Amino acid sequence: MADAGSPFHEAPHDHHACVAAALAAADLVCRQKGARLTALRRRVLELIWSRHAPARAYDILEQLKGERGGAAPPTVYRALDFLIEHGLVHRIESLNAFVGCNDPRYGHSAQFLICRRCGTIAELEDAEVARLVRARAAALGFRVSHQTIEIAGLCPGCDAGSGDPTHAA
Amino acid sequence: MADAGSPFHEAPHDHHACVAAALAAADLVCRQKGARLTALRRRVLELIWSRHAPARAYDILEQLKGERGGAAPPTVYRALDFLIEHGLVHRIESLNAFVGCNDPRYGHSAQFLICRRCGTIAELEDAEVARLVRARAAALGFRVSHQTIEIAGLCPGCDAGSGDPTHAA
DNA sequence: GTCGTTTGGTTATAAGATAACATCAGTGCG
DNA sequence: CGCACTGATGTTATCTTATAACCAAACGAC
Repeated sequence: MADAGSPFHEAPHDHHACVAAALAAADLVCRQKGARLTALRRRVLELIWSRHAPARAYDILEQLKGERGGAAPPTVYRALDFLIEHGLVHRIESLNAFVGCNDPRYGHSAQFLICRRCGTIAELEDAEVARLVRARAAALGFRVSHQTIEIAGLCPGCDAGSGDPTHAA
Repeated sequence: MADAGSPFHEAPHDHHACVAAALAAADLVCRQKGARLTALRRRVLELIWSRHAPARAYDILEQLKGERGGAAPPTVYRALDFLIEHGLVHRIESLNAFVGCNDPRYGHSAQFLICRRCGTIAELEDAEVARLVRARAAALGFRVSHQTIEIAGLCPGCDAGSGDPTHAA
């Protein structure tokens, strides 16, 4: 149950299904593109998907070191470069961290909602936000190539628990 | 300030006036808040305003080292912390760099247009963009505390010079 | 003046990322 | 098979960005 109504995955859910779906989508995308999703790259993607929160490169590295010899920073960053290049992973600039893409099948302009309390991140693909930004830029003669939109705040669960009576149970 | 019609400052303009205005505004804001804009902090702000492009911490540090003894990373980062805390400077997450705030007199949600060719950055304060983002987040039960919106692309000048007369994608 | 607070100096190190070169695995082909 | 070619990974070193911890100087209040 991946909570189809909300991009948040706070409550306990069948996370194994999330990971499996992400890996299957990655297999498909890479096969279609002729890109080689090697064991290493696949494992890095799986580690990134281990939680619905951004993963840091050196945390991934620690995991890899425990699993295989000779993992060093370039090992991780090269895998990340590949995954980002093929749209399987997004870089979160405000956290120097990485999160799996919800829908890697086609390019999109995403927005991220990042809970500053529990770290949960939700990916939106709000076309209206993307379009408004592009329109405002175009009105100034600016040609957009990439949008970085990262919104910090409190996710529904953490906001409800933060003592605000209007949100309390 | 120069070029009131566009947030871009590509063409030659009276940049000394930009810097003077920014420093005067900073003096005013700090006086009103009772914050101490020391010589060091003022100088760091001035260095950040030296161009309409983001300044990196270690570049500022190099400048300071040449001007005064005993400048070290904490010297710069503490000044930056102060300037950011008082809304005089914005951090650009996607560049690990810092840019002067166009209007430090009150808090706002800004958006940045960053030219990937010449490095020029323009700060927008588009209330509609900010409001739409907040609305979309609120619809999901997310309480926004900070928006990071950094748009990469080509500024009007660099786009015009990029050899594509039709501006087609 | 002197007390307490803020600011800045100093040293060391943590965290994030890349450069450069070596080696290994797969593939095509004679 | 043996070789060359290519892409992927291993390896070492280094670079960039940022912070921790502690000390000394400057400032403002009284």
